[in-house]
Amino acid sequence: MSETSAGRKAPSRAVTISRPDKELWPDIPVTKQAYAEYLRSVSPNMLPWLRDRPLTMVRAPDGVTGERYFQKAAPTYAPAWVMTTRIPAPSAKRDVDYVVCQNLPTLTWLGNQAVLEFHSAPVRRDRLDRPDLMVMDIDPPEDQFEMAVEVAFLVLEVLHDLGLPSGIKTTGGKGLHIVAPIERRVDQSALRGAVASLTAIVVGRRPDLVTDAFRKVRREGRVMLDPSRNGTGATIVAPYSPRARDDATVSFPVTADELRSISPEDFTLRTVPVSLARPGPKRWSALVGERGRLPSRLLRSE
DNA sequence: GGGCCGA
DNA sequence: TCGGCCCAACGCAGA
DNA sequence: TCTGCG
Ligand SMILES: [Mn+2]
Ligand SMILES: [Mn+2]
Repeated sequence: MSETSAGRKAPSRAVTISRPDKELWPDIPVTKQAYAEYLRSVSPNMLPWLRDRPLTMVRAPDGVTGERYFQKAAPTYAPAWVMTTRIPAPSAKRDVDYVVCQNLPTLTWLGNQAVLEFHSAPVRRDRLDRPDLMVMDIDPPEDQFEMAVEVAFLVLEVLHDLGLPSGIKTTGGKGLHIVAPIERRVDQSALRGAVASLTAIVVGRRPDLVTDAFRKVRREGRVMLDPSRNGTGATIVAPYSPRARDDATVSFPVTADELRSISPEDFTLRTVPVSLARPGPKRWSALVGERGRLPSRLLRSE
């Protein structure tokens, strides 16, 4: 029996997978047991992007063909060793105790809870009003991944000019995320302003291809650069998170060089562990330790 | 998925 | 003891 | 305040 240095009993973090043969992604198929193994295999790469961040979950206890729902509050029956952090939710007039996934036992426990999607906040729990990630969310019109790729190159060019390090990942859907870790120097409204300026620069270069139009009708077949994934209340699907879709796609880090030769469907619960095991790109392992500083030029402009 | 409640 | 019921989100911008 | 959107 393990003990803390204070001599009290440490709680056991053993997780039993209930109904291990139940199929969560029947088309592949992926059982609950196989899902737990997936999570374990990606955990060294995935956990750093979940750690200290309030987590929003998409659960589907009967698998992707069954009912699915968002869940923000930790279940009341969660074990004591699952970390939570309390955040007021003004619109719901209550406080929400978010799960904060700090370690593999928690990740496995969430997998057993049929959490099929992990959406983490671009802020860490000790400074909720100071985002540490800037997110460029690239949303192409229906089934137009190639357009998202073209916009990604434009965004990367602007980020490069600003001296900001960043990583690219598929979302598991048709879009892309470009994430730039930043020093926690500015509050969320200043960050939103910076994202708006950055978006305006990209739209200015290719107004035929990119828009920041919020209403779908106004997008007129263009790619939307969606600034709303920034700030305290925002969430972004985590790298290595699966999607609750029939084809079991995964949000997967890719390099700029790979962009023109890949398809989001290439990266699934089946292929990603194999990909990671092979020598190759670091898949955001190195990005964890990098941080850029938003240039004042971007913060001043409207 | 799992707590809860009534039969 | 067991089957069924019930619950499980929110922030934000624009109109 | 309500709706669209993610
Ligand atoms: Mn998106
Ligand atoms: Mn059920």
